[in-house]
Amino acid sequence: MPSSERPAPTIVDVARAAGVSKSLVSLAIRGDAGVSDATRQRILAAAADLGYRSNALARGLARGRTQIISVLVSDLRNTYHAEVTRGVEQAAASAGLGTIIGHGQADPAVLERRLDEMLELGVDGTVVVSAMLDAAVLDHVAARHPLVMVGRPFVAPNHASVVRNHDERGARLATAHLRDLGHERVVHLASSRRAAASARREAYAAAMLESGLTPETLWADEGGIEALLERVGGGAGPTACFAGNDRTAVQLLHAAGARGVGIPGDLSIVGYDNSEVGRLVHPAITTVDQPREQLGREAMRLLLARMGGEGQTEQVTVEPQLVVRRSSAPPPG
Amino acid sequence: MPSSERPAPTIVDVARAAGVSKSLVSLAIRGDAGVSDATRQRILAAAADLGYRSNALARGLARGRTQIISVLVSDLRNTYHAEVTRGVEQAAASAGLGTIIGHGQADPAVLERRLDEMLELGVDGTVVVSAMLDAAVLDHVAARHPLVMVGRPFVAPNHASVVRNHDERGARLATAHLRDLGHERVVHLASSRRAAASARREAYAAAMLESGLTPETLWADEGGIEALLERVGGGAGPTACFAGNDRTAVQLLHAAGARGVGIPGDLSIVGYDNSEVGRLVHPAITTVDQPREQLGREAMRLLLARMGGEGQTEQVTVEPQLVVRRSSAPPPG
DNA sequence: CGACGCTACTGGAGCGTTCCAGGTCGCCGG
DNA sequence: CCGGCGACCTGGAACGCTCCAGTAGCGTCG
Repeated sequence: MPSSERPAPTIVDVARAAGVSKSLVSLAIRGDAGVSDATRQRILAAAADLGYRSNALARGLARGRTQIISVLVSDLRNTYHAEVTRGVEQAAASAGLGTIIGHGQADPAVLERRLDEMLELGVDGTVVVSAMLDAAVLDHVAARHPLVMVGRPFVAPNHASVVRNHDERGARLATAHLRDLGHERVVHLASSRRAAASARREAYAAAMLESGLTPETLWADEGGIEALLERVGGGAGPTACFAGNDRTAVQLLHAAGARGVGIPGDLSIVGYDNSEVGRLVHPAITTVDQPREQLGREAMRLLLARMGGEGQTEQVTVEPQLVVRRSSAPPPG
Repeated sequence: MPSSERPAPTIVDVARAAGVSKSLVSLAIRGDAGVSDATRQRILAAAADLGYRSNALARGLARGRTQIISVLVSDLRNTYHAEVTRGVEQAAASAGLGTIIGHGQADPAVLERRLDEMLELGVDGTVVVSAMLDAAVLDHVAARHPLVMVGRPFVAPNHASVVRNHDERGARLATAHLRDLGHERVVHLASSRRAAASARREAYAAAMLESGLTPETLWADEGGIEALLERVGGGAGPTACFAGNDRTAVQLLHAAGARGVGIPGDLSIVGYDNSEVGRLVHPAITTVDQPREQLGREAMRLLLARMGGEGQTEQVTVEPQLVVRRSSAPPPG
């Protein structure tokens, strides 16, 4: 039934029905002041009567802007993205802007195609919640289109603003927490070579050295988990582990359970991300929270600045926060 | 820098640069056959040279369709939605359609606004992955716009196709699994009054009766979890629980741990949804999987049928599957 | 009482495409 | 030598809206 119907009514139809010009319909619908109340009522009634719905394509074409921004997300299965998006959307809504989301499905090529589609659709600005997009592409687009990136780019873009979590500070929070509990042999379990993960890794190492302790990094994807658990319990073995993210922390937790290593009795674990799994697991994982919705709101703030034509790009970091749960405790003995 | 620049090039600019008419540029760019190779090369070169990007607003306006479909999602934090969306997107891409996502942020009013925005943008069809939208609104829209709903509506729409999980079958799988293990006192832990949850509840009750067993439903939001655990272990106490979803199952699991009730030693648990938390928790939860991406692909198939102008709407169900993990075992003794 | 300003409204150009009805040109067949 | 036919190309109308330069009507004021 959706096809072969009479076409959707336009302002011209409404104008005819209300006995006014199409210009006045346009003004009335947009709430312009210079329309008398009586006429406005008549027009709105006619519009409602015909089931008129305004055409954003025509509006966008005529006005040169759409009042819509896009959020580009690399992988929706990751709830981090969902929550950042939420922050963006709320801030956008407060500014009277609609939001559409493009999904990269964890594939850079798809994400880039989505970006193109958004640009062709004439969105007024874009928030990219992904480090997956090629830096050159991103910067090239940002040169002519308001764009803000959420996350830590490998190379800082010239034309895009960036908002990111302060990974160094977060890693230091985690490390300091373990040291304050009395741990001296704290190992870092890394699982990614991305920029954010590297920053955490390096900040951990720096914090350890500053405390007079020896940093040591193991890689989860190179058998680091087994190697780590192997050494737990020996006199010189590690008593705590700072994992690069909650996912890895949970893996470690389960491997420890299988091996009979007690958490936090034999080994304390701190993760990163404050993800849901870390909260639901037993014992719940101590972790570092990145305020995701705030990240999104900040991104929107920077985007509005870019959209307003302010020349300068900005780099903003938001503060992480330690969330102490049950997986960390003083070292044994 | 994004503002106050010279306007983006249009086909007219490309036409001038290539020394042809705008019509020919349009044909060349769309890959029409009736353009000589030499000219096509010249046009494409000019377009690339000027950094021409086609304007989807103008194209959509002129053609009357956009080649874009929208997916409306009630809450992105729920990964179920993300995975259904993925299925839709992949099927859409195979059909040469782009996909944009609208996010309801768990608020029906927001979702409805998003739906309006999508319609104004002139998307060619819409998949609604949510039972949150008012049935009347949905049906009214579907009367003039190709629309498919994923999920179980309270009242079946007249103009929209529906694809949903076969909840009855899933609940029967779960119940039969427990009965086959030897459980006779199986309680259902319900946590939602929605249509899908009710279907599971009723199918569980029917299956129990058919096996000559007595169904019993407790409500998680009315202290059902505590009431249930209270009775475990007594001679006539329940030995197994079928929870309406994994989330509730995990809650039960943790409450059991706190009370010293062994899972699955004292109580077997089966959930529903095959969500990530159920997999990561210890012991991992036996659950019923709904094939999410397939749900999305089916939805897109039905949507394409609607977009093609086929008169009839369809109702499709996809088959759930039991995923046996560690939280279910034979009853004690 | 005529100029003026203000409110309420109108008509048409323009936004960047697509689509359609042609137009030109070279070549082929009769 | 001419009509006709492809192949290739063009100009203008149309899509539904916004914006701008007016216009009509009316009260006000010097």
